[in-house]
Amino acid sequence: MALKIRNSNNHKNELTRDRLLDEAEDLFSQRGYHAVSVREITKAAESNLAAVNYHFGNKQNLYLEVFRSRWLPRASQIQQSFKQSLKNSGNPTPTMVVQSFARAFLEGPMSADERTRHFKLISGELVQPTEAFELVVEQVFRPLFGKFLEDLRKVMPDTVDEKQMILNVFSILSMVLYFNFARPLITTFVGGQEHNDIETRLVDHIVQFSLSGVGSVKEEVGK
Amino acid sequence: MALKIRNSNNHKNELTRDRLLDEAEDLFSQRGYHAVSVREITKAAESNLAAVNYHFGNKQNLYLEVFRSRWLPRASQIQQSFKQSLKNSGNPTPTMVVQSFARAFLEGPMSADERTRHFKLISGELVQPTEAFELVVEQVFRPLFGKFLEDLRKVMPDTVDEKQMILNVFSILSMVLYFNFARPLITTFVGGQEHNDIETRLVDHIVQFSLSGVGSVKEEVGK
DNA sequence: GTCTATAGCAGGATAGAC
DNA sequence: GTCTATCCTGCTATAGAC
Repeated sequence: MALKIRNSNNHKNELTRDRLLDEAEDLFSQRGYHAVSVREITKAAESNLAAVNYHFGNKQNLYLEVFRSRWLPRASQIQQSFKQSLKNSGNPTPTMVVQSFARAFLEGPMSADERTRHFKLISGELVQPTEAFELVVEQVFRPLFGKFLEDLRKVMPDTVDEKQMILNVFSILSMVLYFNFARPLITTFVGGQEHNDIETRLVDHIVQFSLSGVGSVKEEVGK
Repeated sequence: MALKIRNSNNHKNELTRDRLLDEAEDLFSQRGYHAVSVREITKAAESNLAAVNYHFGNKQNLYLEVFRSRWLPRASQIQQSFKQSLKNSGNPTPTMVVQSFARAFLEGPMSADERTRHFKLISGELVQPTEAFELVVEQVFRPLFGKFLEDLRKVMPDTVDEKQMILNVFSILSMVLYFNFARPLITTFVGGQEHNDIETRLVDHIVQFSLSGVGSVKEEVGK
């Protein structure tokens, strides 16, 4: 899957080190750390087997460098996108806060492939944390989570207490991550067809669901 | 983590094949398929290196058998729990449907360790699908998802259209999976302390959030 | 900075004795 | 059904020529 368009042409002009990082990210995101060999990475990068050790010392370090030099910057982009979108929206409402957040994750400047790589990498860390997890939590999740919580609290009534707010944020985050992360599952249900506008649809849904749940309920009516 | 209590004593009375499955499940769930070696599994099961090949043919098959003979039955338990809980609740309301669903996943008869193993295994498949994924989707997710969708539709107004309902179900499922699956992340935020009653708290939250979102909003008020 | 060659080892798998 | 011994492949990592 994901046609390799970027091969020969781009490779010529890119430094070995960068090509290694690109291919490593691609392969690690697709199949995880342990299922990918250094041989495979160097071959994909059209470089020598020894290149990984020369440029990064060892495999583990290459993996970490993928997070440091590729993943973190993209996470910053998402964060920036969230802040900007919120700033541009003027007087913020709950809708705007949630919408900005969801958009930053599901839409934004990244290409679909890039986003897929991005979220597959972090999904791997969520399931099987390595050293990179710590890095990512401290530098990305904690500040982002904090800001979102703060922004949301500002526009919510004071009747909503702190713990409830935290769980609310987790719930929204769960959807945002999940709709990126569980694509295989979603695809098997919704099917591959559907409108390409799916991202917008998802954002709308997340906003709506976050603000009012499944919709107007007819409680106590039964059957 | 997860003290090994079940070692020597239980091992004596259990068949090699079962011990292999137990230990395989434990190790695969903790670190994933590729990071675990057959040597490690047989050692943990206090059996011989050749035992895996004798009983299961190869490593991949052992992994699949873990899903077939350990994971699927537990998934059935969850499914049963959902159905029972719903039946017992008499005239169903949206609250009851969502609550039954969330409870089946987050509470229920499994031990905490068992549930952790269960969800770490499926998380791995969601991120890096193997042959087991197909099995699990067809035999568990599709029917469960279908039933939940159906039950929920019965108690929702007809104004909610089909696609919206599907997204609603995904959103609820996302929370339910996420609160099991992203424990490392949640733990780093909420901290390890807190009440042991956390499961009940989470179920309450999911129900509340699913039905009415973040809570009564003060829209258009700003700041 | 890139290459070849190879060390050195861990992995899955099997043959064959018991 | 369990064991030992062993094969063989594939891996990471490094030494050293260019």
